[in-house]
Amino acid sequence: MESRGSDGGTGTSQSLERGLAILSSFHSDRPLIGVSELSRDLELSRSTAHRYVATLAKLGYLQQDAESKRYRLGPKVLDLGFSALNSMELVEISAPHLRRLSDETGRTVNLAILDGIDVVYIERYRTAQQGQREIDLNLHVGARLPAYCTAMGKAILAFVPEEQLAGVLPQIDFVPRGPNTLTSPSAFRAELAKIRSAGLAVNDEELAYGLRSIAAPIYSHSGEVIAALNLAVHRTMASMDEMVARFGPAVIKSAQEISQSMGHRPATV
Amino acid sequence: MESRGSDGGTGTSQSLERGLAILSSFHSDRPLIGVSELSRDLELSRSTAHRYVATLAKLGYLQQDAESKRYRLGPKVLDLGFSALNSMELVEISAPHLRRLSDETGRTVNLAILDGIDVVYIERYRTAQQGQREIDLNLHVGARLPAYCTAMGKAILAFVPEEQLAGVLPQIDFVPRGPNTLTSPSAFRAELAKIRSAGLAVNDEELAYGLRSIAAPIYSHSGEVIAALNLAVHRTMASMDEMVARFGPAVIKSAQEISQSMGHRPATV
DNA sequence: AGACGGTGTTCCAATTGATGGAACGCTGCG
DNA sequence: CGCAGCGTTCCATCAATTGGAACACCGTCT
Repeated sequence: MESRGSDGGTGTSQSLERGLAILSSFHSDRPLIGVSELSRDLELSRSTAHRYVATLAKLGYLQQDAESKRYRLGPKVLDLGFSALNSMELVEISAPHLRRLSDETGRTVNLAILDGIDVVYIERYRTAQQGQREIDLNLHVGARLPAYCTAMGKAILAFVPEEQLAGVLPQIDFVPRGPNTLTSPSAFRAELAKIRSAGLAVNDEELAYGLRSIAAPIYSHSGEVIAALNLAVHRTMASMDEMVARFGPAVIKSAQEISQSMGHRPATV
Repeated sequence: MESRGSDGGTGTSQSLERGLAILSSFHSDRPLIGVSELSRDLELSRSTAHRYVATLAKLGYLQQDAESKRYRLGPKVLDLGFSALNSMELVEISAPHLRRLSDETGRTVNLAILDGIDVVYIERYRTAQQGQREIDLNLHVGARLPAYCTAMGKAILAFVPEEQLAGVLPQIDFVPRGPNTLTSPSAFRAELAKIRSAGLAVNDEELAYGLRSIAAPIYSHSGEVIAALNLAVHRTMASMDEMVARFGPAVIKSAQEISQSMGHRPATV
């Protein structure tokens, strides 16, 4: 193969990279995969693929299905995910605030961080209110959504340093996903400016039909945006203006309280 | 080092194993680890440890902390965990049943699978009832507990094939964890027999003081036990007998309904 | 039946990718 | 200032990975 440093970073482990590629091949819509299948997908020999799979299985990250002989993810991978969640002091600190906001408003509230061009949900309080339509896009903790068409994503990107934003923007593929999705970088930048002056981001059916939400940024002790908090409703429940008026102040207040609990000094900014 | 097959299985990848060992080193109580620290823990050279860490960071499984230069788990590891959860049809199928049971009884209910000698929580419906004491042992989805001192663990082990049980039992370390923990293999086997005839497992402060729960097994389409469902309360809420009387039938019924939804034929057994 | 194409798995010599000592730049401490 | 620790990079050495071949097994198609 290549001599050394075939891709970008020098000094990385090919074996580890390949093994993790195998793990990542398993999705909810593709839960069972065989060795040969993996070897084709990742362009490895069957024996090599098998060695990785055997290693992963030995360590509990994969399990072999008795009948089909194929493999699935093992319970061990859950450990990793929840170690990550539990490591985030943000989750612990924000939990009571989220809960209170959800109780007071009777709406579903979420907390998400930015990872590249996606937002990743890290906390969620649902209220199965009567008459509240279920617009669940499979939005559990751990779910990913493109940042550009979510209120939380925009709330974070609006307050990110210009240099970081410049790195992220070109990667975004502005695909229409809802009736009002922003589909150009320029429109998106204008939107971010609006959010900066309002201190609140809105999502008016930009991700999916019927889905509205508002979100506010959360800051770390060092003053960087690290997350966002949102409150979501179905379009039949409120117009965008009503939402901002009714829930905007509470969302901003909760976000600020969490920021303060993280050690953020609002005066400094 | 060793020539080949240093531990147990021949044909496994040392690099992948070491890389995953690094990932597993990160816990909630040890979220930030440096390269040198890892190299000492895992007995690797600093350069080797660094190569693995660099690989994991490049792929998003680790992130470097800007100030301390040390590393933490990245959001990417969440993907794995939730792929695993979403792959389990059991989770989807049981969700409505769990929710209903929780609503009807006003108690917290859980679903867990067996992994070695542990149970792993894969679903949970809490009810923050008034007056309900918080005995949270950090019991979220993904949490692990030793099977021998939980109702769900015992409910599963009671219906596992004898050969599998014989493999698992010797690994169990019967440490007292609550007032009534079973502390000998013989007492444990007797308990399993009781559970088999009752169809219901109880945990009467065997895991922790004040914690009571009852659990029933869930079967797959092929008739194997694959999980258990429990309902937990604090000791001040009900005696063990009251719990069994009040909630036992509902727990058993819900477990049976889930089994049936999984394709289990009760008549066959 | 029989041949076939598919699977997961094992083995082994060839060699490629991992290894770790040495060295660099940095930070914080005494 | 020196020192000790850190994360990082480099490179010749060498061991761990590699992949072809072969095995056993399973359905399917002829």
